Amino acid sequence: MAKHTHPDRLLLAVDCIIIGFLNGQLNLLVTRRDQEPRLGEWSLMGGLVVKGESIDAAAARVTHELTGLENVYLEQFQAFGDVGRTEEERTVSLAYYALVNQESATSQLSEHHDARWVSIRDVPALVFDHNKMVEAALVRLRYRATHEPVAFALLPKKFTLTQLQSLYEAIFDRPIDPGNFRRRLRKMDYLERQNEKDVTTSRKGSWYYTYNAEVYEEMKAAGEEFLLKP
Amino acid sequence: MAKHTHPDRLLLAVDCIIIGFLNGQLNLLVTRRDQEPRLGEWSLMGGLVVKGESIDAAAARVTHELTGLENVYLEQFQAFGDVGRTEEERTVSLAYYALVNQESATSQLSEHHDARWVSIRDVPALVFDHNKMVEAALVRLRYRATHEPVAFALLPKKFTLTQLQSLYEAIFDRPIDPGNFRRRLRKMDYLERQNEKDVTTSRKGSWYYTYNAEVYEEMKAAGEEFLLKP
DNA sequence: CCAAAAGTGTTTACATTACACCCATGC
DNA sequence: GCATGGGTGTAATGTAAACACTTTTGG
Repeated sequence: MAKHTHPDRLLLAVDCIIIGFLNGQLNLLVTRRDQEPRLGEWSLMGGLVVKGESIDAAAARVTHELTGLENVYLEQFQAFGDVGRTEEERTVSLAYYALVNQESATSQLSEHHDARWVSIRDVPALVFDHNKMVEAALVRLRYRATHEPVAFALLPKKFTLTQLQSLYEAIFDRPIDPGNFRRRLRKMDYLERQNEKDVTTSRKGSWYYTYNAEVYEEMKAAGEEFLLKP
Repeated sequence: MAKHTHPDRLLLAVDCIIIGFLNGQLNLLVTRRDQEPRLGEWSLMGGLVVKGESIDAAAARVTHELTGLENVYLEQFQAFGDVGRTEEERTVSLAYYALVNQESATSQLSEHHDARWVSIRDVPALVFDHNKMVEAALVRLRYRATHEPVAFALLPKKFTLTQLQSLYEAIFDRPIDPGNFRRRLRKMDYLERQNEKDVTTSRKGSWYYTYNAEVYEEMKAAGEEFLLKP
């Protein structure tokens, strides 16, 4: 691949679609651009891939810079490389989406950036092709959430099945039958019921559950599939 | 994204997993590298993204250079950007897979490259992380083929349902029941039976079909889903 | 008429849907 | 005791898998 005479070099960036979940809705973390062009406009959090840094590491760094969080769920889903996309310097951008626990992320929001959570259903105009990136991220998230248990990254460690249902309803943007939803969950041994109830939302209280990734890995290794259709 | 002081620049390439189908099996088009490092070793066809060229255009150009074909089905599916992946210069590569009609492609194979079709079940050791790319391409192809009618890109314009079944068996690497397969196809109005039979494979002869993309787009617009589970 | 591939039909098992119903408890 | 969200059960419908069956025609 490497031409040894005058190779064409360009800028390579990552942009992160950072997604949280609060009060029954999915939210997107956006910032104001801190440089030209488009200084001050709403934008995804991004950054250049620097020397000696893998692209996944760049995405983790960018997410960390804004949220303060480590070990965030990140998936690279598309490269955006149309010619005039960033207006000035030719930049190709690798888009990643991140699933974070919104409470933790909010409490650690870096004050160096002017950041804000917006509803995923009401994303403002973003710079460049960032709105397209958000759309593509949601498509990929919906696919991933049906085939793998990634949604738990958006919830606190302990959560109720009602919260989980509400999350899936937000991801797929449609109501889900509680009976059918729960029946499917009942088969998932990696959901572990705690001896503790959330009593803030109802008289009866609802059991807290935790997600056990090890158990899931075992089931996966045994060939069993995760599937939660919308 | 653009730092105006000393931005980090690196090489950006595309690598194409060019897939064909012949005699009941999927095949991969590989070439011998024509430059250092790893001169002469088996490799995917790749090339640098050049100035003023979109990444999709780069993939189309690279595919065209080797196969002579235009308007090839191409899907970008993953960026590979680990630090030492290309050994010398830091290169990030965008992987695309291409679905081509193997007969047409073979007849137009560029003589400037030392190219060869190999069975997808028996891919030789390729340079760098190219074997990983092939694996990832197959995963994506399998997903795409169940949800969208892309498989037709691998077949001639006219094909029999037996050929189509054989193609799906190759993609999913498992036998398919002819009865059930045909029943599902019967509902797909974008498969149009021609007044012509292929009489080379059986006494009875089997009808030729064509794929009508316009009809599919209409059905898609009407909210109907394509789904061909493996 | 028979072999061999093309193509059809039918039964069965299973999963999904829709919805009615019961449970627990603070007020 | 009743309103409220939590949680369960079940009959009906739809789909997919397995496989037996019919069709066609060159030799």
